[in-house]
Amino acid sequence: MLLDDRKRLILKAVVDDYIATSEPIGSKSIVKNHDINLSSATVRNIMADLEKGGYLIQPHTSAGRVPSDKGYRAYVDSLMDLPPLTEKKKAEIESSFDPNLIDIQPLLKRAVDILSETTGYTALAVAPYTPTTHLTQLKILMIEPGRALIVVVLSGGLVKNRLARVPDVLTLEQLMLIANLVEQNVAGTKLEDITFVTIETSVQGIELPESLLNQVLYEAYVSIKQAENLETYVGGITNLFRHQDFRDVGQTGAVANLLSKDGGMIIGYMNKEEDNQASLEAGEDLGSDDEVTDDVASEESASPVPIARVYPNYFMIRIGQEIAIEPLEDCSFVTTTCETKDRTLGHISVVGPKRMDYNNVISHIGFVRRTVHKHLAADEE
Amino acid sequence: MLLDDRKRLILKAVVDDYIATSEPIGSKSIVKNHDINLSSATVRNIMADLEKGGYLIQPHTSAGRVPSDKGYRAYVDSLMDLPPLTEKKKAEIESSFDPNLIDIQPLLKRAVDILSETTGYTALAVAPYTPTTHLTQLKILMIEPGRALIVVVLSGGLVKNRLARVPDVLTLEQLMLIANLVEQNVAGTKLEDITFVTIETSVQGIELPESLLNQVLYEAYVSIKQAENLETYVGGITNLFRHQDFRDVGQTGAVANLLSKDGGMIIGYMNKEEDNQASLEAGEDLGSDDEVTDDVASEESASPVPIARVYPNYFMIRIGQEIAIEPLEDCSFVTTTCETKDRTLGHISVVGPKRMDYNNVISHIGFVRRTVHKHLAADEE
DNA sequence: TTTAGCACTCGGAAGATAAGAGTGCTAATT
DNA sequence: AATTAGCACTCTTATCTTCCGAGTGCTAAA
Repeated sequence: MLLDDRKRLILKAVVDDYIATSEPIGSKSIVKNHDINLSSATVRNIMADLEKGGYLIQPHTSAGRVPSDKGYRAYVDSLMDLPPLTEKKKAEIESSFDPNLIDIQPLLKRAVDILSETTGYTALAVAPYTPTTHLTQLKILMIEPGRALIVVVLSGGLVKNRLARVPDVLTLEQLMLIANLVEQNVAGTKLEDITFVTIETSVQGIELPESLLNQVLYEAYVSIKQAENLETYVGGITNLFRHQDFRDVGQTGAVANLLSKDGGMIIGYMNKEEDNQASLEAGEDLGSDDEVTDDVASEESASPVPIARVYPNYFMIRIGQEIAIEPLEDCSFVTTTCETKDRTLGHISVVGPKRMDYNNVISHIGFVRRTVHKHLAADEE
Repeated sequence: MLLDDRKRLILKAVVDDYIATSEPIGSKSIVKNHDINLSSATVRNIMADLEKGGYLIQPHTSAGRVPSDKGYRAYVDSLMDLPPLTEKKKAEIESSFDPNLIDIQPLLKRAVDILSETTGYTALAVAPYTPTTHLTQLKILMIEPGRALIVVVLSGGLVKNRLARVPDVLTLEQLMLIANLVEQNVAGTKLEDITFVTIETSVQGIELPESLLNQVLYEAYVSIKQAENLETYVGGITNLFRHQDFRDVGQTGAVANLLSKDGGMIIGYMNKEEDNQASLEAGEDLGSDDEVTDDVASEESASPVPIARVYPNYFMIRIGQEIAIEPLEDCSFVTTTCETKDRTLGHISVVGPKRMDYNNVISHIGFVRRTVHKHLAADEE
């Protein structure tokens, strides 16, 4: 079923109003609030059609209508307004990033805090572990006798460090020597291919008692292995509880736990899937222009209701069932990807109820992405 | 008003039952559930007395009673059972700490996760910034040309690091030279006394263009200043919403925000105040025996209801109004301090409704404290 | 094709009623 | 003098009814 202009108009009105009020929308309230040149009876007919088409759902016979997942899909794909962020808002976001910040991890952390605060939803970010990630550096610093900081630098500039116990008798020079040898041997090796044996063989011939040496090597090994664990950042998790859609505290608590614990994995997984499906729901890639919102908003002036909107492929929206994780079927994800030319650095998502303010979320997340990119690339200008 | 044995018994029963059921407790239900050799009428009289004494509150005329802050205070100070954790539980907690973990920061992070999970409340931790904190080391590692990791080591072994932009043309050797000079000059200086000028004067006479040098020095300065920001860890914030006492989602959201944002500060503040007041509510220090629970539990066998319990001074309980922060007046804090002989390393708190299961919380937090200490001190054994 | 009109549906708010748990007081009991 | 049984009274909460109104689908007229 293709939607003609009138149906699109009505569908847009329903979704807009439902997002605003969270009450089922009836035909009368639509003609009242949208100065549409039709009678409520006509609107009623159109709405009945939209329901047959699967875009709307009637919670019970004598109630108004509510968008279905398909309805939301159509809305985000082609119906909604997408006004750019005001300059004031942009400045606000920009100014809440410390200009000295260039590390992807704190940047993502900041991003989720800002997004959750400005959108009022929950934000997640994760620096994805890619199978090609390899080690580039392994350094040791002595903090105090017996304690050393082991620094693992991964391809892509990801830095992880860990405080470890080392034998008291070893000097910084000895530790650095060991680290150097190990680094020379394993640098360039994919993380998952590094074993304790790999590390052990790096230091053959060194003049140290085996037990001491092994202690250090083991700590190095643990540090490297631990670098595989990608950190997930969550912001505004309690915002989940603010929305009427999540009245059931128990259910919402389950969602909160799921997101806190596995949020990173979920986003990572969704994005991997996305690669396979090649932007299934978004159609063709638009090219990599950096400004979603301004871009797409311009299309809108052509027609009262835009015909089709194509998001750049670093952008993804998943609605309800599309997420394919049962406890999240009342949620939507808006996800974007931070990347350099050849490497994915992180995914940022905003999670909210299906009736979230997509509008606002998309503009914000798009701009936050831009800002993060600016920080990452500042020295390349 | 001094409480005789019978009053104490009844008060204990009321608090126990109220904690268990969260319903106001009536005289009948007490005689039913506690095989007390009294009639409900007698109990009623006693309860009326307790109410006059300010230990109990009647929500409305024809309802049972609920403990007041004073009632809870008496309960935690002398009435409640304090059975030690089962060995199984202990083992469980111990095993959920990575044995290789020796860094206070990840340890605190782990601690709040475990505590929030096992108690079902919210946990907070903070590594307190003490005015005597000084810098002991400043190191630089080159991550890639133009990017360096600046490591700041503070007294007490706290390690902070930060990725910074540095001029591409500088070599690792040059950077390390700068760091060494700065370190030599500012090591031992209290953090708050370090200024940019202090740093600048450290490197006089070095053979480098001023603009390059200043860039590096500035980044070092920022890194040092940033080390002052003590990180706060929060676990199980959504548990707040699970308790009937926090029905009002708006109110609870406000509490959640407050804790997430300022939780560390609040705990830090409470503990500072505590020092001044010298354990006001807990009386004299018991000495620093490490096991609260077993310790205090043993007293109990003497009398059906213990007379007075004294917590060691690394232990603090704040109930309702005692917290003196308005939005938190329906909460209680149970806080403990991790410390070495001469230094406070962190505070850990569990926050819940006033009718939290103090029992369980105290045993858990006490044991978690012990476990953290064990990890911190493992090499001193 | 659109719209006015109408009978019908159903959820939710408002009010009424009943049940139950609790209280305080008094008088009897120990 | 302390304890307890008994009783009248209070007040919340759950349940049931009633009723309003927004919304619907259908039919017939414009």
